[in-house]
Amino acid sequence: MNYWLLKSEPECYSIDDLKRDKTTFWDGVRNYQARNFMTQEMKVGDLAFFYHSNADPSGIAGIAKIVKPATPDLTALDPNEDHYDPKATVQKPIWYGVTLEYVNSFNKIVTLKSLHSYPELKNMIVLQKGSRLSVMPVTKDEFEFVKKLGQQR
DNA sequence: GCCAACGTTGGC
DNA sequence: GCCAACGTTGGC
Repeated sequence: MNYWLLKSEPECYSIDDLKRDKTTFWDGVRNYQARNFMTQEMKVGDLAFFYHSNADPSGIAGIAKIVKPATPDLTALDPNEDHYDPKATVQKPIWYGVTLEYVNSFNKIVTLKSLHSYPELKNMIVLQKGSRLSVMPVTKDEFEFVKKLGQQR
């Protein structure tokens, strides 16, 4: 079982949107490294932090579960979509996404600032300078540590 | 809105 | 294959 962190701008799609929808197709990833994590390493049943980026405050908002492996992201084929990629075709979709299911929302957002305050988390990829990946692995220890923070009242 | 960091593109 | 130019991300 692997653990992940998925970024989303809450103005675009927030943990509350996922809670409402129950499940969602994680479309719009247009970075090869992020895609490769989804297509090569994500497994059904893996858990992921749902991270709000460009938010006030930015931080981890809750947990989702991978319920379907990566399938072609057809939004790349649609010129009307924000993440349209003219190089993508039905035969070679290039971009893929997994399907997520809502698990829970943290009692309080675990902010980026607070994550930086724990030496236990200093190796988290999301905390590294210049880290822009939208899909990244999290270790089991990091996952359990942050999960506890998120469940505190 | 600024801007540092990073990924991608394309001319050569 | 190099690398400058450009576009995007995302914290602040």
